[in-house]
Amino acid sequence: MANRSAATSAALTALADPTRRQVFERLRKGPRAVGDIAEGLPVSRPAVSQHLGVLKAAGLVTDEAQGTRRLYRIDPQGLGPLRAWLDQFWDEAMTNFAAEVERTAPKKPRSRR
Amino acid sequence: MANRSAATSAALTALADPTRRQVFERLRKGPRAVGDIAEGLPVSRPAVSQHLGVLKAAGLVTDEAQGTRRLYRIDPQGLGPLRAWLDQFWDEAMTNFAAEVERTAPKKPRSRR
DNA sequence: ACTCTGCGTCACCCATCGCTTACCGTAACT
DNA sequence: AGTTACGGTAAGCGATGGGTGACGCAGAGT
Repeated sequence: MANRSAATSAALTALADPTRRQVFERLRKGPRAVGDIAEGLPVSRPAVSQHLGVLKAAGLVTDEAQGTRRLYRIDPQGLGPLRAWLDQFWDEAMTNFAAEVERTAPKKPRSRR
Repeated sequence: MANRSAATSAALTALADPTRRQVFERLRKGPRAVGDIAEGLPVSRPAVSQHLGVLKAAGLVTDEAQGTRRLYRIDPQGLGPLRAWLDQFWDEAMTNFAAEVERTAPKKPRSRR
């Protein structure tokens, strides 16, 4: 992953797919194997494997070989760039919005709603 | 937008597309008209219009008719659900990760790094 | 050595999506 | 009234991407 915006883009596209988000959310409580994750999902195991590949490429999960099984776990740092991008966006949008409200409706400097 | 998860899903899919993110980022500094946004982008104006429609459906932007022009601005609350989802995820993943590190390597109770 | 289990990978199919070119409606100006 | 500027919408096309089933490989147990 070269720069931060690339990581953000990868994370967004990875989390955009619904089934991929389901796969990702199944790792919240801890590491799980591929077959474990696929069980109960409406898609086949190869599909889950591919989704995990995308998540791994996006830096959102890491894998660890454990015998014939393969444990996937969430990489806590993976969401970092996305969070940073979102926060920056949030702040800038908020301040600009407040500034513009102040500009277009300068009647009451301290209007509560 | 019915529930919070639907809003999160819509926001994610909306922001996943690169050109749509470009459109979105062009609104950071304030409201702009459609033609304004399209100028300089590698896509045509109708494409931008469609992207704005998706962003609007996702609750990320609002529009306001201004004569023959139409001003689009970022809805500051639009990113709320996505932020909430991300933060919740971040926290849970962090705690679980720390707990598991503690469990798999219980040698040093207070390992830095 | 044989077998079984667990995953990754390949090839292919089908649906979705982003983009373009037309077209149409509306608001402002002369 | 006509004209111009601006933008939403429809139709169609090409590309992308998620899904499946088939195959192959490595590890563990017998």
